[in-house]
Amino acid sequence: MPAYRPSTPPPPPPTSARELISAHGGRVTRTRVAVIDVLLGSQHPLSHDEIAAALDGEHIAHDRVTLYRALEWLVEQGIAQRIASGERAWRFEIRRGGEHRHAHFHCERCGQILCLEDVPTPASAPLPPGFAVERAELVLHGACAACGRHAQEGEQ
Amino acid sequence: MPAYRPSTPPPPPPTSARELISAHGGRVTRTRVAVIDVLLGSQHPLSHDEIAAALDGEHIAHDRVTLYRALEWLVEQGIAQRIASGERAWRFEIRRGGEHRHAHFHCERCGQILCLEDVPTPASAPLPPGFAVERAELVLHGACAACGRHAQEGEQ
DNA sequence: ATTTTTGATGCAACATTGTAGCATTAGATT
DNA sequence: AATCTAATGCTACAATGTTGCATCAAAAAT
Repeated sequence: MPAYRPSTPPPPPPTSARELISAHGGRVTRTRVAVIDVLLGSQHPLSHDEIAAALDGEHIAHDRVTLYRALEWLVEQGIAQRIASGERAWRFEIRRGGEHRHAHFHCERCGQILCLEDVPTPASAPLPPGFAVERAELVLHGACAACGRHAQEGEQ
Repeated sequence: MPAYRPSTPPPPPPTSARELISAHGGRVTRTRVAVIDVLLGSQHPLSHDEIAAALDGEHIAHDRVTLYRALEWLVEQGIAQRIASGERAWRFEIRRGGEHRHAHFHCERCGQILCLEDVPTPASAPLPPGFAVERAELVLHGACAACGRHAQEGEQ
């Protein structure tokens, strides 16, 4: 029985996460949307663990394996990229602005990873014949400003 | 009772592995010597697993944990260095020729890692104030000559 | 609006890679 | 030869992923 409806409420505008997912032919699921939102909201690459913690913080239920698979899918689709930071776990970040690839800084004191937006990864290099480069990873290791300061103070 | 000894046999000339180890104040042990020899004999960085296989091949008994610790010690001493290749496991290579740092190529088809002796890692980069770089890692990912060839053949 | 299809999930079990603790061994020194 | 202690070689454990498979639900078809 169709009751009076005072003008259909406009559907919620599709979030960019939803768009991203269906544009790649994937199903829009809770975990995928949440993971993309978390990555979009971060200024530096996040590990599986950190992403899981972020989802917990927002009370978004999720399975460990499903999260791994969501990340795997994002990387396959080119939506996100994996970074082999200094630690054992992969880190993930959304690929912003097409082909812009930047370097990363890994602080060996606190473990933090930072995007160096101003430092491009070399696009080409002299290679043996027949070799084809698809992407490059450049990671600088050292001490970040905060950790460098602590060290100095400790030495005094 | 000092029996007649027909001239003391000359001690075996110290191998460079033995020299390297004692020069760093470490004890010369079977596993350390063997690991250094394996690394010296390889043209590309090796994983823990590959090193273990090499030792097995030469029937040199070794413990998994001891091997990890030997590698850890070599890195601490600056004799070897760790490389975060594309895969999950670390790879190790002897540091040849002081501070010469080169890039590496990771073939995403066959997993092989190759030293790019002609491609230096950038020694410096514009960083936020207070940041100090200690080392840089540059890894190019793509397809090596052999794998690229296979792909072409498969496409025909 | 239902039904159907199948991509994605969620769970348990397993695999890989690396660490920690500790009694024992053996390399170097006295 | 006796001593000292760095390293070893175990076992157990931790961290990080992966596989298999029954079930669910997002999207498509009816």
